[in-house]
Amino acid sequence: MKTSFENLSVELLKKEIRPSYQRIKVLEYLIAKRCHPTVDQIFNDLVKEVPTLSKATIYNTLNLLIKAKLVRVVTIEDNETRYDITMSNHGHFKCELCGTIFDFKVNIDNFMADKLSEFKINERDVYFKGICPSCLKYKK
Amino acid sequence: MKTSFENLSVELLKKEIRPSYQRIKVLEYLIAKRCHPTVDQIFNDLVKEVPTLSKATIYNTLNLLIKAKLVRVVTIEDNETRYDITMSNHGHFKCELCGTIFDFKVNIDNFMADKLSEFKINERDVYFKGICPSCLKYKK
DNA sequence: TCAATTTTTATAATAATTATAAATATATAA
DNA sequence: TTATATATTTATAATTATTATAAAAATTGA
Ligand SMILES: [Mn+2]
Ligand SMILES: [Mn+2]
Ligand SMILES: [Zn+2]
Ligand SMILES: [Zn+2]
Repeated sequence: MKTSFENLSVELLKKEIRPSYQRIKVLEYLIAKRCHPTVDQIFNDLVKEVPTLSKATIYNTLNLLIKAKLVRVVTIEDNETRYDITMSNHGHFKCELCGTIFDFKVNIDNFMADKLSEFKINERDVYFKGICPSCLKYKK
Repeated sequence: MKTSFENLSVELLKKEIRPSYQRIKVLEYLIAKRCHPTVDQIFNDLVKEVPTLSKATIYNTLNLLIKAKLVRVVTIEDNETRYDITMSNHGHFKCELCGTIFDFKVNIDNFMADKLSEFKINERDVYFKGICPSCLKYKK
């Protein structure tokens, strides 16, 4: 997905979502910062640029983008919901020390369990937790 | 893990957790009902037997059991935290129609991503969503 | 321009979880 | 056993995340 305002507008219109200023701002943010931000992070950063912004708008926009399958939810932790603009299949690793969330490639089709042959699978999430390389180094 | 009161007590004592009546009740519940219950389900069912029970005790007990690695959290949905007594490696499938959560075997080591070779992995969660066989049948 | 519709904002309501302190239960030592 | 200390549970308050509601602002189309 291209970052320009024009392109983002087109993407939204394709999904029959009106490209309001706030919606574009949220999309731009998710594309620029690929750190899987929380609602609070998105809001606190964007409100600097858009002082009238409301947190309800962030929630509304994200829920809209999720329904349109432009954004996915990352529930790697039970106490914080995070959002990800990347919809391609990939796993998430959260470092228990620094909190960073890393993307990693994962061939989910390869480990499709036999038991699930009769299930219709719509969504696949792989969440790992542990210590990231730089935190491992630091600990020594 | 055996279901008897004696055996559960021993399990808790191994982890240096005092086997109080309430803690045993929660453990028994999780073993009997392997449906990945929410705090509310656990509380509402147990309060029938233990009328003085407090919801805070359910939270306290679960957090204790999680820290002791006797129970794991299932965050397959961002709006409801569920709990699972089975600690062996397995994936979870949630049916989007009936809400049932199914366990399935998954060989997580097989699909270990290359990128993660430098990461220390402590926890692995695999969450799938879709439609379960009986709901698929019903839809036709 | 003007009315209809959509979106945003501000605020209230709801729900999940944690914190606090008093009450209860359990363990230990005299 | 009884007294005392410690741990656990309970009731309640506080906090936080999210959704609901309605008014204000922006956008659309005639
Ligand atoms: Mn990601
Ligand atoms: Mn399970
Ligand atoms: Zn780290
Ligand atoms: Zn089903």
